[in-house]
Amino acid sequence: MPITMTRSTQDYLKRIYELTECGLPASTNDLARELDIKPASVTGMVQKLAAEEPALVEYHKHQGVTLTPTGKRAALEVIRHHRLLETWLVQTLGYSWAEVHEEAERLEHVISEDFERRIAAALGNPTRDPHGELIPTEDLNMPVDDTTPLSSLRPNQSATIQRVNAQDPNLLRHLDSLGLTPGIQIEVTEYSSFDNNLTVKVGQKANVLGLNITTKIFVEIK
Amino acid sequence: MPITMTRSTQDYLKRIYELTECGLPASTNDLARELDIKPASVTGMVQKLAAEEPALVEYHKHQGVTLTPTGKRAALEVIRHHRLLETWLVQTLGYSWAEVHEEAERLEHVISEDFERRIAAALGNPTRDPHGELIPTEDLNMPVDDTTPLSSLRPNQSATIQRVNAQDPNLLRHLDSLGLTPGIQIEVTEYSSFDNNLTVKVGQKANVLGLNITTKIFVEIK
DNA sequence: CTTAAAATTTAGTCTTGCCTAAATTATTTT
DNA sequence: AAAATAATTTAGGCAAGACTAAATTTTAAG
Repeated sequence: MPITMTRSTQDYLKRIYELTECGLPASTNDLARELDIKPASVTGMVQKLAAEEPALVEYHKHQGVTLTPTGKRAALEVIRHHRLLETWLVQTLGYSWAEVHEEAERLEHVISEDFERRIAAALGNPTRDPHGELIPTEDLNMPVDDTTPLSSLRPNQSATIQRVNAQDPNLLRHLDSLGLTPGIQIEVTEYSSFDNNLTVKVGQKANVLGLNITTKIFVEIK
Repeated sequence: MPITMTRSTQDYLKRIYELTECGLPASTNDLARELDIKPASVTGMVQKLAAEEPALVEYHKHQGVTLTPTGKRAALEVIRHHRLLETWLVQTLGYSWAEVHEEAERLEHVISEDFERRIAAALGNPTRDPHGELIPTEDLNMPVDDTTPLSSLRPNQSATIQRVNAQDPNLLRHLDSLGLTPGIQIEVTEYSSFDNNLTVKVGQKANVLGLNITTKIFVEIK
């Protein structure tokens, strides 16, 4: 039997990929929350994905779900589509990084491999999308990311922003207005151990950032 | 109740638009053939479209189906998407007019109005797609087409190719190789009343074209 | 005008992928 | 370790949109 690769399947695999990046299986509930689908439905779908031939996920009752090599490849394919599309919408149609996610979310499921190759080539085979997220390679490997969460820096450390792991348009617009975008140099000047706030200097301006922000910004320490 | 605008709905409306351009209702069978769906299924779907509030089509048993103003608007929206996408794939990603149809067929259902506006603007609000087909305006009106089918020309008439009404990649590649593309000047030198073949001069070369081709090429007579 | 053929519709099924409610299993608390 | 809570699964349903087979209507041919 051939593998059925519907929009729904692709969404499940993509979310499972993201949730299992930490090395642990994805729980039904977490997956349900990410997909905005009721947990009962997720159980059913996950069982189906596990029953595919070849299986797309490995699933054990009450123990969460992980991707099989086949499932992982399918997930990376979708993620590659998504990130190339985001890059390309920003570069060629003037989208901002805040607007781009939703559009890519729909396009990622319908573009051909030909289309993928064409935009990759037109963009010069980029390795990161507008948020700094790594783009899986054409042969579907995810490059290793050696960045550090901003939240782990301490006063007197300088770094370059590499990646901002967020899609919420409001947050992204906020970060834009603070100048906190990939490529930018920053320096940590203060740290509060009570609330884990960091004071971060961007150019001339200093901003006090909470954990909610500093755990989503990933940097390369200089 | 809000109108449900699924991929399937959009495909039905688009095909009905095309089939009713001649002024006659679209028959169940013709629609089934165009959509590659069994006639029995088409009947069911058409009944549903007619039952929508507001109705998308007008349907009378055994008498075919036509679009309501609402349905027509929805159809033109999809057609505008399709033709803008084709134009844009050709202009910015180097697709040939033969390759472009299939890709646009999938993308047309998922792009946002924002995306539509952006590519329209980037292309300079084109009025025709790569095949010369007219693009519905932003306010969803179809410009009137005053072209003539090549099949109706006779010897000694000269014309400019405006539009080629075909999607079959093989046919399009063939026409490409003969130089029969929009914008090109031609002259009819011979006509056979037996098989309706026309001999058409393109540049230096003369080609004998059958009805199958000459009814799909539309020209402006000089 | 009657019959044969073609087109269309009806009736009943299936698959996908979601939902709710209820049951079950795990995890925490006390 | 029992009870309470949280997470998960099972069971049963539903809507969309397709299909097949059978019935019906229309059209075309003799």
